[in-house]
Amino acid sequence: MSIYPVPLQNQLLAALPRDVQARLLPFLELTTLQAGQVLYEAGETRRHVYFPTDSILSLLNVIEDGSSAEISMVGNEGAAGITSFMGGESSPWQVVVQSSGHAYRLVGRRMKEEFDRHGEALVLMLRYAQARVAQMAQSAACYRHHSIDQQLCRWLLLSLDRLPSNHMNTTQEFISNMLGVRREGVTDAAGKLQKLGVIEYRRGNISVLDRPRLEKLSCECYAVVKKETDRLLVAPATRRFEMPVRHAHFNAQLVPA
Amino acid sequence: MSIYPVPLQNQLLAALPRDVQARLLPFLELTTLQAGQVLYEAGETRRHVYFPTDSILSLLNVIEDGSSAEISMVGNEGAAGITSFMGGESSPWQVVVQSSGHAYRLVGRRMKEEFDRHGEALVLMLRYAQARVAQMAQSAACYRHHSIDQQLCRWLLLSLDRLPSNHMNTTQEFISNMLGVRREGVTDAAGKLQKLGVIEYRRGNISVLDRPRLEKLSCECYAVVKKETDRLLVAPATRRFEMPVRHAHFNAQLVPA
DNA sequence: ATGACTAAGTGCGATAGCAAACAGCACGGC
DNA sequence: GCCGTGCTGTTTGCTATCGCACTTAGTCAT
Repeated sequence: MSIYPVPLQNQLLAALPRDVQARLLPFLELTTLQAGQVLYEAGETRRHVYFPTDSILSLLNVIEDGSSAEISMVGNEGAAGITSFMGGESSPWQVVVQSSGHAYRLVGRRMKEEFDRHGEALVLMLRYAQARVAQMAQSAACYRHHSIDQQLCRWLLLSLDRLPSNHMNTTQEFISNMLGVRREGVTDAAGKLQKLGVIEYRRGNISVLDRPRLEKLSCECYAVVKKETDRLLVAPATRRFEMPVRHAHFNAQLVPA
Repeated sequence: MSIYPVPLQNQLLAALPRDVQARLLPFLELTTLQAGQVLYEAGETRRHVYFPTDSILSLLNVIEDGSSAEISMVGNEGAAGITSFMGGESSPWQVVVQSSGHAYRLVGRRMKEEFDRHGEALVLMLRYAQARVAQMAQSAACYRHHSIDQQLCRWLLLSLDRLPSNHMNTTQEFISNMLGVRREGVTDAAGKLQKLGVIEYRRGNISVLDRPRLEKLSCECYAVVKKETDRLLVAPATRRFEMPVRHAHFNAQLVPA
């Protein structure tokens, strides 16, 4: 759709009506994000909303002893920092970059002005917020009841949905932090998947070879969340609008996060 | 405050401005809830909002094999069924009555009308929604990293905060369903607490004898969620309004849920 | 080429929680 | 008083995961 290679569309921005887009686009900044980068610490005031295009963000709950657990994943289907305009100003979790790439950034205040017009933007963001909550709720049950093997599959599928290819740049160590388990546990699980020919990995490079098989091996949690997200966001968007990508690029400034 | 013994106030209703209360009160129905009763199944359309007074509700994620995990607890500080007016119409979790008592019930449409006025009700409900999300996010990390012993303490504290006394009517079996563990695990943990003199229980009746000790034995999750909830709801409510309880009673009809 | 570093594989004892079964005990209805 | 039902205590394996230590193997900079 765009002749520019780097920034893919963000679906949330794309789903906004044209007039809303017109108001927001002049203030969108294109930012480059590096994997591992921390966008927000837990409790820190969210000053910006990040709309990933080809990057992926993770929301992490970090507990006192330093261990963590991913509670939601945000790619080009969503946004991070929505408390900057939904009230609350901060959230008790950390936001880190899981996969390098780009995101459009918007000062929370601008989005709040739009939110306070009580139009499509409010409705859309509320629905997105609920999709994310569904993901958190499912994560909780998943952490309680499912095996590392199943959870690794779920995590790979979630990532895959947010990436342009079947390849990702991620170490087992990183995944272990996301799932809140030991690195060895991920090594085990990944080894099994590789023996089955479902994935192939090598020093921080994972390729998914057999996605249907991955879906079968995953716990239900992936499908449950996907179904709910589609119900909330995809189905209502038959009336979706196109985002004028070219203009975004003319207006966007490239800034570090 | 009220001369009526049964229905305590719901803090969310109480925090609404007088004019909002005036509009809503004629439509509030007082309902009686029995422990174990299922208010909503996962995915079922939420037709009403429930504002507990002296009852407690649990939001449960039920997975395919039938096991479950509590993702949030709702007492007189909050409400269940908020998707009935925040968009989405349903949520992928079950709502069950954890502790018998009463709740004010309101047809979702009425609340949506209020929500769509974009006044205090919207701001308040958004902040409440975030407090609940914080609880879910913390539950996820808790399920991953903390022991049954710690989680039992957390759960008892959450319940205690929503009850008028230090006594609760709950079997270990029920708690095991909430925490998503086997009953025997709860028996173990509860036995330890009883030996320490922190609680006393007997056939479905639990009394908390030493709350400070319970807080020390609990994982951090209780305190983290409490702090965030207070930040979002208690602190901003210096400007809180009183709810005219008498009128509520005059107007409320007693209906089964 | 060499050495430093990071990613991944492996082995092993410890343990938390699971699965299934059974025994005892209390309350409430008869 | 008797008995059924529901709640709790306990036992015996069993498994997944942990925690730690150590090895192997790519990758990169010099």
